Amino acid sequence: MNVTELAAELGVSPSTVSRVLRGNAAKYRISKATVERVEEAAKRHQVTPDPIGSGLQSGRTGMVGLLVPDITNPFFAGLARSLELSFREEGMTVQLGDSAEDPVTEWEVLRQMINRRLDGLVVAPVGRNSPEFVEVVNEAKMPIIMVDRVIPELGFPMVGLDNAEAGRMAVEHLVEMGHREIGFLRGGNDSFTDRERMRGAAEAMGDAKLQMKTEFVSGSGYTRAESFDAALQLLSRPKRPSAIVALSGQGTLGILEAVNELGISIPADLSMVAFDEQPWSAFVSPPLTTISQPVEDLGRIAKDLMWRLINGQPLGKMGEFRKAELRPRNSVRRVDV
Amino acid sequence: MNVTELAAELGVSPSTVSRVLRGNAAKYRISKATVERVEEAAKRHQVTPDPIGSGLQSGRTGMVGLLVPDITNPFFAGLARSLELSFREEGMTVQLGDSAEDPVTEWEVLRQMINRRLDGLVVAPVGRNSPEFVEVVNEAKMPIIMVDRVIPELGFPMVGLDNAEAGRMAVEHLVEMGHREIGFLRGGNDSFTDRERMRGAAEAMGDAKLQMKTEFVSGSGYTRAESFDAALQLLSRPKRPSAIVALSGQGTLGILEAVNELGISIPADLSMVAFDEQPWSAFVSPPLTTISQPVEDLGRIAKDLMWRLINGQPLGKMGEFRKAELRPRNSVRRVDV
DNA sequence: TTGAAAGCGCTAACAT
DNA sequence: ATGTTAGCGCTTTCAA
Repeated sequence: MNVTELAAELGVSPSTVSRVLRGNAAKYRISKATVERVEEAAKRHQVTPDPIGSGLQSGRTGMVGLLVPDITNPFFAGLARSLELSFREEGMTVQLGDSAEDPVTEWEVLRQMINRRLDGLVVAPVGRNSPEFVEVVNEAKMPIIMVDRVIPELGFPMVGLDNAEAGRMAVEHLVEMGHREIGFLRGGNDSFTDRERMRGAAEAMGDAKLQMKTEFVSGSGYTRAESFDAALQLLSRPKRPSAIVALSGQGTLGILEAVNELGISIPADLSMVAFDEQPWSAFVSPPLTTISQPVEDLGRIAKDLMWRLINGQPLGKMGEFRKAELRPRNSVRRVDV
Repeated sequence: MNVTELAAELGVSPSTVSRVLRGNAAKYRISKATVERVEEAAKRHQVTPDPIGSGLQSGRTGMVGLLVPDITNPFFAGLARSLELSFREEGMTVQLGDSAEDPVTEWEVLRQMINRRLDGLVVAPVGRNSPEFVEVVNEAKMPIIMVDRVIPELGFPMVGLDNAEAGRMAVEHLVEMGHREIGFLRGGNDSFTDRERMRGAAEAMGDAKLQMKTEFVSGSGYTRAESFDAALQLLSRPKRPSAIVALSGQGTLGILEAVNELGISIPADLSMVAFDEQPWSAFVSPPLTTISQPVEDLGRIAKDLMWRLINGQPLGKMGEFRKAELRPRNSVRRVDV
């Protein structure tokens, strides 16, 4: 049964039913008696306004798109969970898109989402700022916000980590523990996020009067395969750093795999700080010192921003960048200076 | 620009444009010239039929719902990725719902999905067959299939693992390695999936003339906290099994955590077979012997089933259960018999 | 081979 | 306080 049929049964107009069911009864001064009758009947017949019809009329679909580069990465899965819950509390629904770290897929998924007339798009891009990406997002008539792998040049509202600070944190911890030869396994090195982490790291190196050696920096992509190759390359040089920072979640896995392959022992031969706390971080050998992101907060903040955008409310700031947290465990060995 | 506007620009009727864009040109014998004109203009203006308008007319939304108990679990994330990709290839879109292992949330999400008039629902339930759950899914007018935590009594088409076989596999491996005192950490023990794994395990125990001791069986929920408590309880008894099977992904984490806490060493003090291969399985200490699920296949199969259901094609079988695969690594120690 | 017309279900502007 | 009307964008008879 739909709104029109319910109206017929009650002998009122569909508009009246719509107004009651939409919670606009007060605004239209619908009589208490009518409101009650409608509500009772709606509940009895389980009638809610059809979102399709409603969407056609109102231009609102009640859905937002969430595009992530890799739902298989626990960080993005956590983000998805937090967003889905937050939007559900507002009666909205989340469409999932996974670009598998592939820019071309990313454009396609974005196009599809734009065609669907979603109310807004929360996008964690692959991170590369290509002309095609710009073209696609500029086509969108709906609000867009960027999370995690933000691309600031595009001018969209952003939610993410204070990545420079996080990179700095990792290095400062290693320096405190006596390390002077520090290597870095980057994620996608054309992403702003990765560059910021490196920038913060470089600053901290400078502050400690340490130099960042190019032969100790490797990695150019966010995938597992790329990370593994880069780690292998970096760690199989004759001269290795005494510590390494994995700047991405897959990078962490890549290092662990390479270390396995090369027979390097952590932390005896190599210390390590790993980006992204994960459920298993404490159980690898040895328990990993990690940089943890407040992923639930990020989801909630993203939802708040999007909510405002959709409802035409002022945004205040154009972005919010939260602090990371260092979780010291046993993958960093104290070293004599 | 929409279909109507495009039609106006070309001086043809919206019907004609619709027929061409829907691929029904041949069926309606639209002239080649017209087809070309329409296609060219549609491409130039990037016009595709609005799914909302189209949905209202056709009753198809082009969206399926995916409900998982925990998107944060790599198995379900993998399933989501596989499904999203498979459906996208058909031009369909996936709505994500996460029940966080909570039955009440599950009903709510299902209700919301049903109201949205999605074309179909792929549901990985929490696993408990409650009257409320039955009521909710029976309300649904759209096709439903169950994946992973299937509930066979409900009669929906199913996709999952051959869980009994998988349970048997785990035990047989341990028996081969000389273990006779085998413990089990169950997931939600009211789920069919968990019961099947236990059934297969029990059969294999019987075949080996071993008895399954109730004090070596623990666990009654799929969450991390429940798993940890159960593992702690099982492993802190004065007399421990020589090997344990973790029947769920969170169970694996629970055991690792408990083992950490209790200072038990794997595999010296305790051997372990873990359900669900995960990206990090090879990197914990020691590398874990796992039971791996063909998660991509499961996604593809689920999509195929759903596709048939949506298009009214015959199903053949009502369910498909794939074989698991044992990945032997170092968490099982050979023991003298 | 194409067009006109009706209607999917809803809501907002405009009555009253 | 409520009803009438029109129209969101599309597809599908029915008609030509």
